[in-house]
Amino acid sequence: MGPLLIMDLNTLRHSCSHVMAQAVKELWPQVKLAIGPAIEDGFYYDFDKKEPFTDEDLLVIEKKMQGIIASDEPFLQEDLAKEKAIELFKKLKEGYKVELIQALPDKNVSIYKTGKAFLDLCRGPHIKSTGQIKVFKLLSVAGAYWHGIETNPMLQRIYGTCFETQKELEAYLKNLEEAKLRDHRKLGPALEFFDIYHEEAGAGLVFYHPKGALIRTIIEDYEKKEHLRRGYQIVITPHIMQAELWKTSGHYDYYKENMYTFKIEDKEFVLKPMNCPGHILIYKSKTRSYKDLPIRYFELGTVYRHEKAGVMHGLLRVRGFTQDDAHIFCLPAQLRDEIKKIIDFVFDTMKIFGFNEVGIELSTRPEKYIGSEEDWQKATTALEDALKEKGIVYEVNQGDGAFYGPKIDIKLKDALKRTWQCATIQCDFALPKRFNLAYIDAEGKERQPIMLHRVLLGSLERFIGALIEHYKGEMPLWLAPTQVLLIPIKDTVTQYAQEVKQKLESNNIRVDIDMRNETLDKRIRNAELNKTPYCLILGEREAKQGQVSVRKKGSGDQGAIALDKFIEELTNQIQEHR
RNA sequence: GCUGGAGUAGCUCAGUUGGCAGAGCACGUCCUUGGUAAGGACGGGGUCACGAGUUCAAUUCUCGUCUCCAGCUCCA
Repeated sequence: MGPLLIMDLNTLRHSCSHVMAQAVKELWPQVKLAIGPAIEDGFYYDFDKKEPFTDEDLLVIEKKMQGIIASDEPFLQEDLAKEKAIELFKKLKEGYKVELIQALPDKNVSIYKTGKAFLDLCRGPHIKSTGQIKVFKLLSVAGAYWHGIETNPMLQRIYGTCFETQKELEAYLKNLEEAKLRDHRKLGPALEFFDIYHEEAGAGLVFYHPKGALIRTIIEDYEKKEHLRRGYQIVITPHIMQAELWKTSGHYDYYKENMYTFKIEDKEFVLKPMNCPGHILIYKSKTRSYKDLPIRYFELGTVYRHEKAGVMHGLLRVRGFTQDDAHIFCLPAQLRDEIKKIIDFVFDTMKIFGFNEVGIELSTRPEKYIGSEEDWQKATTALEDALKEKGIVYEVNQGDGAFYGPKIDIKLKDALKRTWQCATIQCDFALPKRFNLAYIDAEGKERQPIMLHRVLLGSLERFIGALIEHYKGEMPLWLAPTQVLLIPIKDTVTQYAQEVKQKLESNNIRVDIDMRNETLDKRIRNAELNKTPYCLILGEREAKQGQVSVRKKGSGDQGAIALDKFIEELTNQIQEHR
């Protein structure tokens, strides 16, 4: 047998997961099998075993797998009548498999056999024989619920991956290493952007240090300016509001487990988990005419949500975060256009921050929801139509919408092609109804506006996390907290360094000065590690001629130029970035 | 919340088979005044995550709590 002409990587990985399961069964016959599919970067198999698998176990399993591969056992497929299959797996005491077969609609089920005794329920396809597996590696063990349902028993999942060549495997492992180097949880604190790990303050709460706060401020300023330019109005609403309001909005009934509530003098208050009710109160503060619509309220709204312990993750999942949140109140006739405008706004914003690739998903009605089916249908159609009219390709996530409406999620892709959920656009007929929102139409009749909820960056925390990983902590010039670091060579030039600093500052360039009693080399190394875009080396030569010696991060010494010239060039470069 | 792993100086980590805790970097002082990625000397710094228990003695053993990590579930 020659090699496969077209090797389907998924098939290969799926087969590899079978081999792993076979190895596990041979080593621990009492282990029960659940499922073992191929996934994006490899495969896994879920096992029911009392004692946890250890890292040493993984090595033992790998060795066993190598044996199975070496003996080149064929994958044999066979169709069995459903009843017979159930009987067979009952006899094998594979309860999970029995459950799976019982759930299958067909009369016959497909079984694969490898080796002497390894049988698995499987649709296939598989490679011809185990010898076709060349390179594989078991990566980790983790718990996973049977069928992914929280109340089901927890199984042990072994993750592994498999490639056609050693080279590809190494590239994959290298990519994992690369991702580790970009980890914002490491880089953020190391670069003094933020920290998040104060046990005494509580989990999931972010402390922005000066540099991180500066980055965030730059982003916020950009957003405020851009929203005003695009016809939004900035509003600011309270952080605590009484429970009454959240009962009206439905959050109290549908979102309670995530809300921070407290009682003062018999009144119950809620720390806001969302900004919508606040914006709604502003809308309701007076009678609105159809001529006023659309009304677009924007708020950098800080919200608190009690996420379950164990789901927090760096800046990506926290308990207190700030959304670049807007609510648009519009006429039915304006809906599609408003959605399209938001989509454009999202794309423009992503581009500004250096993300050029996105993935788009439409999420439909979940099990827990408010509002009528008819409104859900209308809202979903509006979102779909806007996407279609813009010629955007999207995936559908059934049942993944918010409780008050369907949504479009726009996920950005970073330098390593990983996706980040940031922007979302939600169409909502339910809250306007609950709050009795109204406008007066051309005939003088009261009508109900439609409400759009949307965020562009999502949460500033998550977005900053994405930025750090995308740029590996090396912020683009316009976002870099320190754009230029001055390094006076010795203290005879500190006077000149001060002058340069002032001149740069008066040109709105963010500048720091490193006057520490350290060698030039040491201070340069430091600047490189801090990922400062530019260093200006200032010695007596430069002072004499009004020049600066430019060092660019990553590309080294650029030679000396006149200070004014440097300012001009840098200013241009900062402008270009945005 | 669930399964498994972990918590020693600001950071990266060593160490104590139960007997007053260590390195490098960082920080401070002094020397050095340097031309593009680590100059030198000396020094300060720890309730060994927190709380109970066992013990003559706990950072080390046991239990509980908190936090973090890999996932599951959930999500901006």
